[in-house]
Amino acid sequence: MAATPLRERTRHEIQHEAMVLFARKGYDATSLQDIANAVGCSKATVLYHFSGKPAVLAAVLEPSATALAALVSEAAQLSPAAAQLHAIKGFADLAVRGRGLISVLNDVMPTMGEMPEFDGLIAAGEQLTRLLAGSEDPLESGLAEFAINGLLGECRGSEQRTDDDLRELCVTAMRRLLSPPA
Amino acid sequence: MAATPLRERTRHEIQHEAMVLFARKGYDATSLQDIANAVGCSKATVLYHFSGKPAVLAAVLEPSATALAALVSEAAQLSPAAAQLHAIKGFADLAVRGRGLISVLNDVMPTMGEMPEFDGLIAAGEQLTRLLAGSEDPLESGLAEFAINGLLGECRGSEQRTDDDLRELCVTAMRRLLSPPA
DNA sequence: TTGAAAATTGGCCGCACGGTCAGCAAGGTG
DNA sequence: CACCTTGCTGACCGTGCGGCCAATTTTCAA
Repeated sequence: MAATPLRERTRHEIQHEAMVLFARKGYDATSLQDIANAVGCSKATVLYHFSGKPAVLAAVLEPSATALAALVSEAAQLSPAAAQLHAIKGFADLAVRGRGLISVLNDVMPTMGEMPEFDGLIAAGEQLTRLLAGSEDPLESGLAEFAINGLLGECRGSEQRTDDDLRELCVTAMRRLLSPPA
Repeated sequence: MAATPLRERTRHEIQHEAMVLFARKGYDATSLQDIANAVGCSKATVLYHFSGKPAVLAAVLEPSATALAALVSEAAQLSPAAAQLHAIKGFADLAVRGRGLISVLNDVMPTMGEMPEFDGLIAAGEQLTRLLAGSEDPLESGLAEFAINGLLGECRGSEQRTDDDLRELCVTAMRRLLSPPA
């Protein structure tokens, strides 16, 4: 092999170990030294490949952010009712698959507004809320936020549930919570 | 006046300012120096009145923990259906009234298991889940967890909603989510 | 008034963090 | 061979944290 340049190989290794650690302990509680130890390199090497700790986070979150953006972009081309259904299923699936990272979101949420790397993620989240609510009614919007929060919390908390069980639970809950659009 | 001993007066002042700061910035992001500045005393004074930062947190959380324990204790004497209703209304009210502190819970959640001061709070939370679920069915338990997570997240996030609106939203959401016990 | 107890404080400690930098080893290229 | 680029590292820096302590001020009852 060795088809992968050494450069990219190490970078991905750091990214992967950072993902595991962020998922297990959260963003704040994971130090650059922790990541370096997991990879088996020095802290300086981590900072050679990434401009700083937030850049590592951005790299870890990027696939999920892209997937979420794709999801809302797909749903935007459907009728309101179909869009809501697509959003429910797609978001539940996305959250369950990347469930370890959800505690990270929670850590970072308060300071996210000041990090421009995450503007896209925030915007996608707001659009998801609108798709789930199906209208501008404050009650429906509130229920949509409630659903998102419940789903994120549930994915964060339950480590022992299987992916399939968790996905089914989330879809059931969101179905109960959200009114079908007119 | 001066009926209050100086001792208790300062202690409560620290507790109050800590509550405000924890609510605004979270537990981790609030330093003992921040609290001291808000009170107008030195950091050493804070540590004279409390044995450490976790003790300040415990004092701040204590009223809510007591109220939650009282709530589940009341509900335990009711029929399953009435208990569920009581738990929904009481918990929504409790969460809305102390909503600022909910972000604190979130900060502390990962390390809560290691702090024995919060064993009672955790136990009360588990009993609340059981009351809301109304049965031992995994799906119902999951929905109850979902409801609690959604409620906590919603109270954390929406700063601009009025207390009454938020309470109504939470009750509506939990009603939709939870099946009435047989 | 006075002296013990309570309350408060500035200064210090050790620690862990994110981040910087000069330099080392390796490997391809003229 | 010399030379330069690439990947990497140990040592170091400044900062802010929680916590501790000796010394000082304040309180208040005898």
